[in-house]
Amino acid sequence: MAAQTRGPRGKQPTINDVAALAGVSKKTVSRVINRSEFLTDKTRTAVEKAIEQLGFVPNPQARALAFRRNFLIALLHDNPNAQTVLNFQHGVLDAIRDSDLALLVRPVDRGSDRLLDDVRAFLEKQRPIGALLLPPISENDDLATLCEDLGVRYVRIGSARIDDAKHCISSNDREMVAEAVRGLVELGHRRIGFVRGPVGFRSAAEREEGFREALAGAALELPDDLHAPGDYCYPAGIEAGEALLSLAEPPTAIFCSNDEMAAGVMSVAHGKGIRVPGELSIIGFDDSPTATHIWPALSTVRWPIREMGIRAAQTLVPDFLSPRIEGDGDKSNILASTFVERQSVAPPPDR
Amino acid sequence: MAAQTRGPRGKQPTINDVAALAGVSKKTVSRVINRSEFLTDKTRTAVEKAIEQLGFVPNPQARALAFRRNFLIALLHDNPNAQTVLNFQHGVLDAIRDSDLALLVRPVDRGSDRLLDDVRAFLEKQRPIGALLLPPISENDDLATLCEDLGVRYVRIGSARIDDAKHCISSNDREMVAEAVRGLVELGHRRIGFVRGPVGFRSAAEREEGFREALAGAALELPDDLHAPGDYCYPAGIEAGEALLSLAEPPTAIFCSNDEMAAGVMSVAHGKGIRVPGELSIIGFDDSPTATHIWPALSTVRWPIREMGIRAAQTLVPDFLSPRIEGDGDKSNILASTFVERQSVAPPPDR
DNA sequence: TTGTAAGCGTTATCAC
DNA sequence: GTGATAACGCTTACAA
Repeated sequence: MAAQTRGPRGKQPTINDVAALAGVSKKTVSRVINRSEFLTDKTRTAVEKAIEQLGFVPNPQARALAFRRNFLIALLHDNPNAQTVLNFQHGVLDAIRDSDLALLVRPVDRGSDRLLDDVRAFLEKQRPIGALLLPPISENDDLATLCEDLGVRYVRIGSARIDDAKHCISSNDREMVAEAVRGLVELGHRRIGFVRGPVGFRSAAEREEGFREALAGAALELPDDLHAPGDYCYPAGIEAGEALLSLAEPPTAIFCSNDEMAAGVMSVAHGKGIRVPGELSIIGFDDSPTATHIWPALSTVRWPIREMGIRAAQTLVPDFLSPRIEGDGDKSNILASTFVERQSVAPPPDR
Repeated sequence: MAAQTRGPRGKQPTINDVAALAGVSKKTVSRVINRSEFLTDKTRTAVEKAIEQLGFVPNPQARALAFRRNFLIALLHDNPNAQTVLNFQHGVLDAIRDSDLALLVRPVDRGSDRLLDDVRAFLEKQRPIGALLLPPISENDDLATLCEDLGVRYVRIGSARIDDAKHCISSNDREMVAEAVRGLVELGHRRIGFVRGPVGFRSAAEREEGFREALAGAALELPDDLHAPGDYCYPAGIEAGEALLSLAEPPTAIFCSNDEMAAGVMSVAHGKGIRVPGELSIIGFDDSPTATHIWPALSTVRWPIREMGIRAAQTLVPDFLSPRIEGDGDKSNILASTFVERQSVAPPPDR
């Protein structure tokens, strides 16, 4: 692999060494490194040979200084769901493997009134090539504008199109929720509860719209008492479960805006001795590890977050990635969620 | 906050601007930045004032070039458990918040025979101040040696002391497992099953030793049929559960080497109609989100992974972190795990 | 205690 | 097409 073995503390060869060996100027070597078009095949070959021979690797720090840009991608996030963040991270890392890029992780504080200043300071300091914004902060338009202003490329992840295709990878949450809920209706469910995500989250709104769309399509209603608030966390699921399942006429199915809350609802059902899915069907969203770990395994909407990470990186820095399959040629950058059937859904109990 | 507002594309002030304004040489400014001791309070104050006034922030790229070192911490990991990685990440980020450091994430491939070369290339290229090694790759001594050779500081995370205190943050897995299992014994359990972690993982070995220690202390045996292999993943928990709970004389309690496998065992119990904890007690390890999401909530050993992240960062780069509480003064860098009681443990059923 | 000069390893400018 | 030469913004000698 290594063309040249150096001692552990051996000095790295520099562009000067390469230039000397190849008998050209350092600028020419620089041109080769940066794939300039104006080069004789002959000189290029000579330089490449020297590079190979010396095992030369351009120093990223020096390049960063000269370019005024670091060869880094920054991942900005403020996501309550650890699994989501990590899966996305893995996707990005998959994509930039074998490239010269590295991944910088930066959690931010959505609530802070210094958010913009913080991010600005971070970007001005690290000067990454680009930034990846995960929801919910990806929904903040000011952040996108900031990136633009600072000359930092950006791609936002969302549950719906929140920017043009060059700047946004999104999923079709609404559609998939609607489809999942229609499935419930087709099984015969008429009283279907809904546990919402946090106010202010676009994803929560999208999922609710999908839910209401499906009900409306079946001429069903969503009475207020079947609509529970939530915040994407387990305790909210518990509360929602308590509320919904204590009703005089409880729902026969509950759609939860994410898996954690679904786990909460399911715990309440177990506690009350309500059989899942026999007496109560439950659907979640995310397909997090929780979905398979709970019993019975949760039917849920799989959000292709890892694929979104890959696509996000490809969209952000196509020019830095080694040539690879062009994907499915889909430039819309809308990745499809899928419904994952497990064991938490069944027809409603007979009357 | 910002002492000075510049237009979005305004040039950043450089060390020269500061020097000019303060009426000193750039080297003196450099000294102030780097907290040199040999400075008059007067000059220091003057320079600091100029820095403040200009809103000067040293350019990390330039410093990196001159220092031959980037102001980064690299997180090297190859951990199957996403939650662990992310919690650790958060700990590290907590610690380096408000410092000049940033966090680089680098997953590696434990199985690859190019592991060492890959890491070497990465470190030579990014030149981080230091590297944090998460288990299981933290158990690889060659990696530590490599860091040493490259002049990259390192700290390894382990389930047991695997290096000297300056290079290792560890937990007391063995002790805590022993304690948890003794609790089971005290409740009256005599047939206790064990689900092991993957072969080759130090953590798996430690936990097994703790388990055996507790049994031995109570003069109990671990018959072969109560010992199930595993790999820290859910399906292994399922398999182990099937095996253990199909026994002619099944265990009344099962210790699982992590929460995921515990979730698997619990699912099997539910499927077989075995009441938890009435007929079967289950204990896990990690205190991952899964532990609270499943029903009944899992009693488990909480591995203080986030705190370990904080401590790891403090140990790795104490000189870069803003002055803070010295911690508990414990320099042993052994962080205590704790047993978290939830609802999955009870006395064995009466005969 | 402070300043001067010479890098650090690359890219940009602008001639040739 | 290619090559001097000057940045890029900071630090490390070494001198004062």
